[in-house]
Amino acid sequence: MASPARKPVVPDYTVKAGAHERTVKAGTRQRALIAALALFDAQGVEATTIEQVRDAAEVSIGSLYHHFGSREGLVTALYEDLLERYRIALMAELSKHDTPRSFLDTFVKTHIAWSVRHPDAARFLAEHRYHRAVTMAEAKLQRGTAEFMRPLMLLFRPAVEAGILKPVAPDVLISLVVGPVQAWLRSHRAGKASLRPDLAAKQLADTIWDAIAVPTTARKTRKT
Amino acid sequence: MASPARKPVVPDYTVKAGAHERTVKAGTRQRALIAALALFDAQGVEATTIEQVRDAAEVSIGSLYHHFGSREGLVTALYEDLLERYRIALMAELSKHDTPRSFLDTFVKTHIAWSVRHPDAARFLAEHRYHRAVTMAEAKLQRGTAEFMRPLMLLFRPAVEAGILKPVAPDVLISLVVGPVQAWLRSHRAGKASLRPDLAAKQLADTIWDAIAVPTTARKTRKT
DNA sequence: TAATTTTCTAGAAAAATATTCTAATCAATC
DNA sequence: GATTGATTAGAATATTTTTCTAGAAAATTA
Repeated sequence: MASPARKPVVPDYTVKAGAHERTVKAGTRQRALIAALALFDAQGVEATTIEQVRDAAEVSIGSLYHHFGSREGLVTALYEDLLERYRIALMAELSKHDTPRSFLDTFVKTHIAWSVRHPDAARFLAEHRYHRAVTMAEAKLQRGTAEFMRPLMLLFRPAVEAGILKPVAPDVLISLVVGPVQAWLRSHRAGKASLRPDLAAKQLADTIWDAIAVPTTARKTRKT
Repeated sequence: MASPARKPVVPDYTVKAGAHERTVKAGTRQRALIAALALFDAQGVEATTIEQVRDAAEVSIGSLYHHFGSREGLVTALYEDLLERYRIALMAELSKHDTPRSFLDTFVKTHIAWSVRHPDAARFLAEHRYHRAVTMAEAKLQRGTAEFMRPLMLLFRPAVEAGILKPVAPDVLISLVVGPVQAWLRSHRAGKASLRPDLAAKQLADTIWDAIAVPTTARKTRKT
């Protein structure tokens, strides 16, 4: 029934260069995902039918069901595909930094920049972060937010012990970092943001730092 | 087609007192909404059919369509109904406070407490905050997050001018307040929260305050 | 209260949509 | 170049949503 092995590793994405629109022919699965994202972004997930995906992707119904098992399977597959792209983009940047502060700056900046550059993907991911099927799939895969947060926690925990970050619960710490960024992006998507993304990223990173860091004036050395 | 006037004002909700389960008979519309919420919470929105709602609510298909116009109409109506309840509960608490700090504390505490007390409603609202139909309905009604944030901004703007709060963009300010709370609730729903809700509320309010407030050590009087 | 109008309820019929199934094609391996 | 497994195709089937017509209840008017 469900697709058996098929690694979630993302194959070569179709990129069109500027005006030439040189859409490299991709495999059935990839074509379906691309078409689905476009449709979902334009009219919402609930409103798009399998037939619309078939027409847009020029793929038969049979192939669609062969690859994704069901309508919901398509949605979940797209979510995982996009999440993986996002994760790779984020990790590539994060790996360059190793202090809590630069880590935070980079996280906020990269997250926002990526979301602005890929509005359709970012919107889809945001809309579906809360979805049942996705949540369950994440739970099974041990992925999702938790996965992204692991390196963050790895870096933050020692900082907490060193007295650089406040001794708040890990989930509170993560919420303070991730929450504002997601909330701002939502307002940005809704057209209610007053700031350019890069400026907002700056303000967010600065203020979030004040939320999580022990003020330098009050900082004492601990343990030794 | 669509329901014409029918005020979104919420009629008397069915409450069952303790073990006696005295479910007061409510109107068709209300029965449908209650049944829908239970089904949505148990199996997700996409997975529940109109027929299931009909059976659970003991209401005919015709009535369902008469009241809500469509399947999506039911979802939207439920969203608006629950949002209104939440809004009323929140405003009742917020109206008692008039300094930025106590306002923040109350907002965080009330939001979390209400979400914990009404897990099904809170989860539904969270899942659908990002939904297309709901977003559009909100835009039309000028409601949603913006509505809640108005009193908050009304209080915060002067505080920014007085130098008590940092001079950050309004949307950033709101994101800093709302984002962490929503993010924490999500982790709580997923069973990943390590803290009791009331303690988390305390930590969140304290840290969010540090994010948005000008530190007392650096506070200068402005404008006279 | 009786007549009249409007709103609401009912469920069968129709339309739209998702899923299954069987056969045909393609690609790789022996 | 046969055999095997994976993929594609789309007609047939099953499920689900929506419409439609008629009757019941409630509200309104006389």
